[in-house]
Amino acid sequence: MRQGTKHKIMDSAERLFAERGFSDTSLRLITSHAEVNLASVNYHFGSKKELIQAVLMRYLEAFMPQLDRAMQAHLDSEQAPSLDDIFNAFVEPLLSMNEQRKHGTSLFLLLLGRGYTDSQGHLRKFITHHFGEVLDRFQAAVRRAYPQLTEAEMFWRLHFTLGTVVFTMASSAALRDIANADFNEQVNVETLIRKVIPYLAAGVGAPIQQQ
Amino acid sequence: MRQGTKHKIMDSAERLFAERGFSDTSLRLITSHAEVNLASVNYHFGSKKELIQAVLMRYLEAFMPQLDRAMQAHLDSEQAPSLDDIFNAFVEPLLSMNEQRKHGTSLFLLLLGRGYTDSQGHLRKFITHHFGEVLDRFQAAVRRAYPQLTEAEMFWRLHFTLGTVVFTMASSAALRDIANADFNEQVNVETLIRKVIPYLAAGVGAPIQQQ
DNA sequence: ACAATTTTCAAACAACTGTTTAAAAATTAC
DNA sequence: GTAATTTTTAAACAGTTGTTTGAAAATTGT
Repeated sequence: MRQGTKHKIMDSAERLFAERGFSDTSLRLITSHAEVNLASVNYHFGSKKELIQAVLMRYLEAFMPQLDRAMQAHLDSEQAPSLDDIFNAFVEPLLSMNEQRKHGTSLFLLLLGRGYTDSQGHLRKFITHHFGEVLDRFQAAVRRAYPQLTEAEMFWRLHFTLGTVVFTMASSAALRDIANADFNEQVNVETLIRKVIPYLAAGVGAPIQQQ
Repeated sequence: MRQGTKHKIMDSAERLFAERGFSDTSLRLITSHAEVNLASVNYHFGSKKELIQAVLMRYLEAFMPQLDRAMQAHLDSEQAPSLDDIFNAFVEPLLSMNEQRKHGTSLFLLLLGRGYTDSQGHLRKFITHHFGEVLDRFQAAVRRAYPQLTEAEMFWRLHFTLGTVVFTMASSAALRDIANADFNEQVNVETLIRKVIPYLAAGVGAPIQQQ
């Protein structure tokens, strides 16, 4: 076999999950795209749910260590980082997803978005359980850049940020078409990521309101 | 009957759609919650798709005119509005959804989020088709507050904004539980909306990058 | 080469989906 | 009060879903 059945399933699944969401993607659709037998999903992964986790895990295991190294660097540096620095540290790990798989960056962010909106809160627990220390380090880096921000306020602003990224990517294909048609602007994933970073940094860095 | 079948269906449907998404909410689930016969959905609405549109439309028809008036005021005012002014203009129309229905604000934003992520781009067309002029006026108000922002850049930043709001609301129940547990912070929809506005205004108002 | 193991395959499973039907019931109009 | 209309109901429809089965095929170890 040119490529293992297991990998063929995951490759087809991730593309279809990203396009149509988890519950709108049937195993029959996945297996026909992958040109494998229907039963092989249950044989190799056990269930559809475990296939979804496997697809997400493959990306997270590649992404998280890279992000962690970047956050460590910002924690260890002499000078406190700016929020722009911190969010820019996401760019390289995200773009590196394109190396291991074509359109990897989009697919990864798309899947993240799907995971957060399709199943209510499951993904959050999944990620914090497996990569809690990485997220802690990210949070610590943000605290170093903006110490006046209270813990609670940071919690909310970082979730706003997650929402911005996840939603933008979930609808990025459609939005890019519109941008192309209306402004004759060719936008690829990288330029989109670079567009969103100043927005995020400014949002997280917004002055603190008293209420 | 105390309440018409049509309304009972819509009330149950909107709650379930918001909780579980459109395709994970079956007509049998809706009709059993509403305590009406299964076939009444097709009798009153024609199809599931038309039920979804009806549920969304009920909110949009109440929300959009209010938003439009607020935007008109910002366009007609002597002084150019700030971005904070503009985004604060959303607060009252959003909160007024709570008057016409319990948890109306959350449900409305939840449904908006579902509509954008579940079906790819359908909702966008639906809204721009029915409420295009309102969105145009919103865009004009933003332009008045930040004239240096190019048309294309504004397009992206407003979609970042939509993403922030929509995603935050989609996971707001879970997040509010966490905030309550971790920071002993009681967050209702109104305080959450007031928290997100400085973030959005700062994001949209971020300095322009040259690339 | 043969035996043991792993993987593939077509078929069937039971449960669920949105929708349609035609008769019963309730409501409205006169 | 009775006829016409609207609404509700239970049942069935045809199609899809994830999963399981047991035999066939392919691969591996010796």
